[in-house]
Amino acid sequence: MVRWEPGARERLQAAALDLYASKGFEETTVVEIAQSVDLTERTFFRHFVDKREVIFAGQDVFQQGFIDGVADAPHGASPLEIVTSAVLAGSGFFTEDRRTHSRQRSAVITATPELRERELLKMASLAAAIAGALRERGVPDPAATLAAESGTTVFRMAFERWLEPDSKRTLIELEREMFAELAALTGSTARSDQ
Amino acid sequence: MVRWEPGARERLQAAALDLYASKGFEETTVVEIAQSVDLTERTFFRHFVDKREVIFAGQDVFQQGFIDGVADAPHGASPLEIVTSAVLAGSGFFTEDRRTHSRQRSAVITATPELRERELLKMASLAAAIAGALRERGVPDPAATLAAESGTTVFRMAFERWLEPDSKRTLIELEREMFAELAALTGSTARSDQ
Amino acid sequence: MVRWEPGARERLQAAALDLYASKGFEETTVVEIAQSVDLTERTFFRHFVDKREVIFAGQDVFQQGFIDGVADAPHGASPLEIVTSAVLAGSGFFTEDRRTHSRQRSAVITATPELRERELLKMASLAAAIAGALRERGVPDPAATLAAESGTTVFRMAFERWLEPDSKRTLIELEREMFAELAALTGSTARSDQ
Amino acid sequence: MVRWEPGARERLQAAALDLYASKGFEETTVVEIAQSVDLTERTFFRHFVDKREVIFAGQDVFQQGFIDGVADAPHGASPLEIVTSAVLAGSGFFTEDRRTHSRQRSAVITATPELRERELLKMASLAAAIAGALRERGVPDPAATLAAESGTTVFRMAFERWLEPDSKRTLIELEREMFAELAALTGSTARSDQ
DNA sequence: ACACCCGGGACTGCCCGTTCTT
DNA sequence: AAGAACGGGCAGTCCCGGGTGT
Repeated sequence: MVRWEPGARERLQAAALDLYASKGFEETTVVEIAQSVDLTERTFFRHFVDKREVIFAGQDVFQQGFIDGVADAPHGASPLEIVTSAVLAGSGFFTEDRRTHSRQRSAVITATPELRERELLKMASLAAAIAGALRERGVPDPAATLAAESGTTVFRMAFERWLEPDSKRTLIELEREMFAELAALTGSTARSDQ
Repeated sequence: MVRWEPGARERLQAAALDLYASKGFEETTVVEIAQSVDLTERTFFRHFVDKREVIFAGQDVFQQGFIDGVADAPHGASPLEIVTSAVLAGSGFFTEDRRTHSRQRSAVITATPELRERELLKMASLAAAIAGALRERGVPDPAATLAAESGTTVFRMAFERWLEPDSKRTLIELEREMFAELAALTGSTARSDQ
Repeated sequence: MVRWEPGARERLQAAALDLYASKGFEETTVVEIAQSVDLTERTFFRHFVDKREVIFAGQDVFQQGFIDGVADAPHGASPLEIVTSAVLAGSGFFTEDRRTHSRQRSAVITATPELRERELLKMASLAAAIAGALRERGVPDPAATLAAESGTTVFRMAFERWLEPDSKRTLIELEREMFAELAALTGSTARSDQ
Repeated sequence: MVRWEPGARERLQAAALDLYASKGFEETTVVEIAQSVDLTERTFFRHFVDKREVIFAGQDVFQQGFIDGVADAPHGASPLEIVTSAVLAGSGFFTEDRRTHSRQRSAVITATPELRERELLKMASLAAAIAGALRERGVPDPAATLAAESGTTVFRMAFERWLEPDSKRTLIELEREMFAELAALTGSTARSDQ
């Protein structure tokens, strides 16, 4: 008794990712995506503000995990410690069974400048949100923003390694290593200043 | 005996910035920009690949300054020291007389998500180029990328402060302070680890 | 025990007029109008056939006054006299307390070509209805249409003057003057033909 | 050696009129019009601002004839005499060989409320232009607008009769008669006032 | 290096139909 | 009866690209 198949949004997302992966983002038209799941272009744009967002919709979930992680960090922790625990907490979202899907998504994004731009914007707004949460905890501003930016940088780099073909370690392990690298980076600077 | 006024490119850039600033980026059409300097839309696109690039064209100059700065850094310096000297070297481009123009440009970018995206992409490719130059100097990769990312983050934050209405200090001074903040950030972490 | 706020129609009309006046007709979307009174776009279109009609709905009342005025005119009157009495009779609708509201409405219409078109159509159909009523009274056709058109023209011009900022006279007074001007116009022609 | 057939604009106009006449205005899509002459929707909108204008494009020519007619009227003529000579002068445009085409055009307009609206707007702006030209000649304002409106009303009514299936007389003859009817209308009023 | 003409895809807004809910 | 939710269709605008002629 249904007039339309349910789950229009999800079907559009899956179809878009497949088409972007097989034909390329620019070579895929929105009409094609919609037609491939028996919907119209108009419906696509009612669900996604633009052709790019179909790839990023639903990210709010895990971004919120990062924000919550800031609030949940133990008292007395330094800014970078707070961010570290926030990143580790938020990364629980990326379990082993998501790795394949993340790889496909990431491959499409990497291959498409337009999608790279959008991803960078998402990351920037995530960093801004984390910095805001840090300020709420009393961390003053150059440090708050700097810590948040460093945290998202570490996340991005660890995430990239997590997706590498023969990567076996978990995302959280990779993040710990990357935070250690970050500490070494500035630590050595301090020493060489003497 | 010239058929057209010379400097089409520069006139288009100036007109675009003015219109973006006065009416907003989205409310400005390419046709308007072109007509305001007696050219056609087609000519606009011959000079700039898209409506956003008109704001970023000519940045290669100062980005190259950063890259060159990496090569010119003294032997034996740590990765972050190399990046620091590269950033300071490249920032010589932003002299006092550019501050007003940079402020207008930055205001337009900040107000427009589409331009923010493009700027983030430019920054990301700058970071990638710096990381590449570091690798050329023998710095291995997690460190190279991390140092490059940290350097561009510091640059962005210092640049932002340089543009603040009542800012009096030079960009280079602000960058030194920001690098010190970065050192403090990880330094305190190191201490709290003990 | 009401499930919805009553008067959806009236709330939509008031909201639409306000938004058209403040932001402009084209800059206002139907979704905005509906949301501003906590309704959906679909509900708007259930009440009004299109985005313009919200401004003209409810005009049937006073238009009927004109038609009735034709039937009520004294026997033996000339076509133009019938129309004159019809216009004067129908204009009783526009009492002093409606002037402010009419001014706002008129300002919006004047500023918007799309609404001007619709208003002209309403006027044309009013003229056609008056001409029809005249024919019912036995006035033959070139005269009937001509008289009806002249009558609505006089009405429009008098109405316009009635809305002028410093206008003090009543609509009916202005209409009498305008009919006199019309008589003078053709009267002088008749004389100059001799 | 031509890439496209020339006369895109004219082909679009002819195709639109044909389709509007055969299938109806609302049932015809712009895509159909464009495809029927091997062009794209985009090209249609480059030539005509909207789906209606394709029917009215090119009217400026004869509207200018009316305006010029006002300026060319003899000195010392009354406002209505000026308008009369302007209407007669401008109507020279509608020669016998245009009658068939005008009939088809008019049938389409009459059958379509949307086109009726647009036509009324064109007429209103013509009247406003004539009134403006009258004011330039020193005719004061209630009279100028009233005369202009009367003139366009006469034109419309005469034009309608000119298009009737078995109409034999010229447009100018019909206009003279209609002006006489107009004079009779107010003349009789004057008489009945005594 | 510019003008002009056309194509094509992204995206928005208006407006309509149907189904389910209150 | 009135409204919400979901989808469709078409008009219209803008960005961007190709081709040709001067």
